[in-house]
Amino acid sequence: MKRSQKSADSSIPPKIDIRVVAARARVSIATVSRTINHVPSVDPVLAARVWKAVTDLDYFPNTQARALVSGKSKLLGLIVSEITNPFFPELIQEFEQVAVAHGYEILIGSTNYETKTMELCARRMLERKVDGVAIMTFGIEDFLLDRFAVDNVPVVFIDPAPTRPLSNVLAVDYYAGIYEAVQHLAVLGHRKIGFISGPLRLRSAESRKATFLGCLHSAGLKAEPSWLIEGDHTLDGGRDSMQKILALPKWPTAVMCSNDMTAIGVQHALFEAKLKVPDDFSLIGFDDIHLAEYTIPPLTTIRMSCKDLAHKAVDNLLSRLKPVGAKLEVISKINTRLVVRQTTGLPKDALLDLVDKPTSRSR
Amino acid sequence: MKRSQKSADSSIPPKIDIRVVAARARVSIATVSRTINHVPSVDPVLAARVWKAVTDLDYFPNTQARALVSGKSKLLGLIVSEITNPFFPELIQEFEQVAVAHGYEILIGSTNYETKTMELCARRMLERKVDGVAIMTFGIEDFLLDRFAVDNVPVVFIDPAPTRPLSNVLAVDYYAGIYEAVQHLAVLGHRKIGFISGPLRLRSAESRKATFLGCLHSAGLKAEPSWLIEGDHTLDGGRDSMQKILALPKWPTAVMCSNDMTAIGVQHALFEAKLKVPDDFSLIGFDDIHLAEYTIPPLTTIRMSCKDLAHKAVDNLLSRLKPVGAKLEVISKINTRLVVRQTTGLPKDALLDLVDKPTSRSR
DNA sequence: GCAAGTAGCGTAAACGTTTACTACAGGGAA
DNA sequence: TTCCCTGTAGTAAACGTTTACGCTACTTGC
Repeated sequence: MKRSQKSADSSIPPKIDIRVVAARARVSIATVSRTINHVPSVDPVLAARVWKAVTDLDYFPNTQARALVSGKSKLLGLIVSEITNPFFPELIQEFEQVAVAHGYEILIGSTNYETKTMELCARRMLERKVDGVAIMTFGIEDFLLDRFAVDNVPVVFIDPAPTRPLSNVLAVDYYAGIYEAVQHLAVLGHRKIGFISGPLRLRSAESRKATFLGCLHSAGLKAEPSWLIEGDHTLDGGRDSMQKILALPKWPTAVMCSNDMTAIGVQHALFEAKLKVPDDFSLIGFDDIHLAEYTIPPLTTIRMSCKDLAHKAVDNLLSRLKPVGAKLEVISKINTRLVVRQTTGLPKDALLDLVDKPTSRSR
Repeated sequence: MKRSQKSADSSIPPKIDIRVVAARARVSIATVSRTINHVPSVDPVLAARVWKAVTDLDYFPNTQARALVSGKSKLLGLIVSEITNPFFPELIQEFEQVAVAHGYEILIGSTNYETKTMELCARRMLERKVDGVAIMTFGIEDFLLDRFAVDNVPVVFIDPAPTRPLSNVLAVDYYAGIYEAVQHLAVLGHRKIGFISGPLRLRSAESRKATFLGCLHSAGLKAEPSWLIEGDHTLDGGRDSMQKILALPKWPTAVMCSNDMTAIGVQHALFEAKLKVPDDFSLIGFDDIHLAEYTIPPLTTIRMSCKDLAHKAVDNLLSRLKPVGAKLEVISKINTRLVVRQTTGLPKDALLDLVDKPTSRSR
């Protein structure tokens, strides 16, 4: 009954499935399937008839049915920390582009740094049967890895964590960029440098901080513990962290941040405190989001190419999904480098000492 | 053969489908299906057994199979202009939250203002058989609407376009906010106000501009055509547009922008030209993205609640998907209102005239 | 005490593909 | 000529659900 009413009622569009195409091309549904999947053993004559029918009818295969029988959903999961942080949309955009170009759709999950949300994301991805997952949260909990491993889902992530059977890691060369930045500051004459990190339970935040500390040491400088603040990679966190530093009796002359959003928050705190950048304070961010060029003054920051990151992540995932056992698991490092703009300058030690003295005297 | 090797090989996880659950709960698969779908006619005793089996086995239904037979994919499409513009991630976040809470997953498409990409997005959504689509591009091409209408997919969008059978529109009350902004500027003493619009082929960009012009008129001010620049809603576009204005022999004393990204671009152009905001120039944005609070100085802007937008969009879509013919098509307006921060001040007419005269004399 | 209604479970038929297997035709070698 | 092999096409069985339909057994009204 349902199928018989072809186009009697004009409001109900005639559903065109593989059978309709087969009928019109005067072949079996198997041949249609083989043709559209580019199986080589199809007679070019029949193939041509099939393609004509396909375009005539504007047919496209039902994704769900395909996924059901083949077991492949053609879906890639992408888990980010916070979609609200401009770095991630830039990443998503690249990721999506590459994925779509390869016929994959992407499912986005934003964890907001919460374990519970993370758990939920993983669950959703598993339920939708993603073919692979990129965890770009800069700090993955191990249980997530296990979760995906159980279902044999390939995973890529960025982290200095040990590689597991089914998970590959994209290594970021934090050292290069951070070393450059510390040297830049040292050359300008800065001796007192603070650091606002991301949430330290995230491995990559911890790693960036450790790298900073190492670079400080290489430059012959000592770290002052009270200038090492734990932020949360957000605008608000950056502002609050800087306010904490400003409440201290002794100030650093420069601050480095674990990401650009933090740095923008810091700029704001400085603005509110009527301190000029870079005259009174030098500032360096991390990520080099597009916006960094547009802050006032433009932000000196360490560039990590999200384009690179996205491409390498998708490539890695896709290469592992290929039927042929492509063993090219060559994971190259993601580079970082300093981009000098206008938030770094000579240290204002003299002025700071002046400000500093009455403060310390008053306690 | 496939099914028989239950747990002989430890590396292959035993697939648990509805049959396994049924067996363990000692009921038929129909009862399992009915239980997990909360069909009321199932005996509480059996239901309890089923739920126990479900949790014991950590079972969850196969989404594809479900979608295939029921025809509902539990997928909502969300098409945005540009994921890179912070307004949209904020929107996406809200949208996702609501959707997930209702058991829906979302598919994101970013058009980048290109018709071709738009077409591709629509295609992707159709192929994945989304149950509904929210087009939040602030400027939809009619063909998109038709595309979805053919497949009976409900659509919501923001636009002053005529409503179609299956598409609902979310009306934004541009007037309220823009009127407030123009009045604010007028009260401060500004008589010469420029406007940087979005791409004018987008209906909402056109609409914002028209509303601005109307409000100018209400305030008894005249528009100067050369101060009406067509931008593109991006940082770069905002900067370029402002540079065009600064190249003019006569300057306005204030500029309003069609979105916040444009305004941030303008701020940058002003910074480069060594002009101070708001001393030399007043500036108003539109959207009130979170970042607006963090620009230097903080941006006066017109707030449009993306939370509202997202919630109303999802609600609208979902209400139309409910089996019961919920006819509550009451679409309330999205409000806008001015948020005064620090980019607006008294006009510097005197100074501008000073700058202006030598320029005009030199030609 | 019996007919009729009903609550609730199970069987089986979809949903639209992919793909293993079968079948058939044609060509080359013995 | 016969046999076998190869190259293609078609048939049918999955994939994991939902749901229409039928059946049983119990309740209820007379």
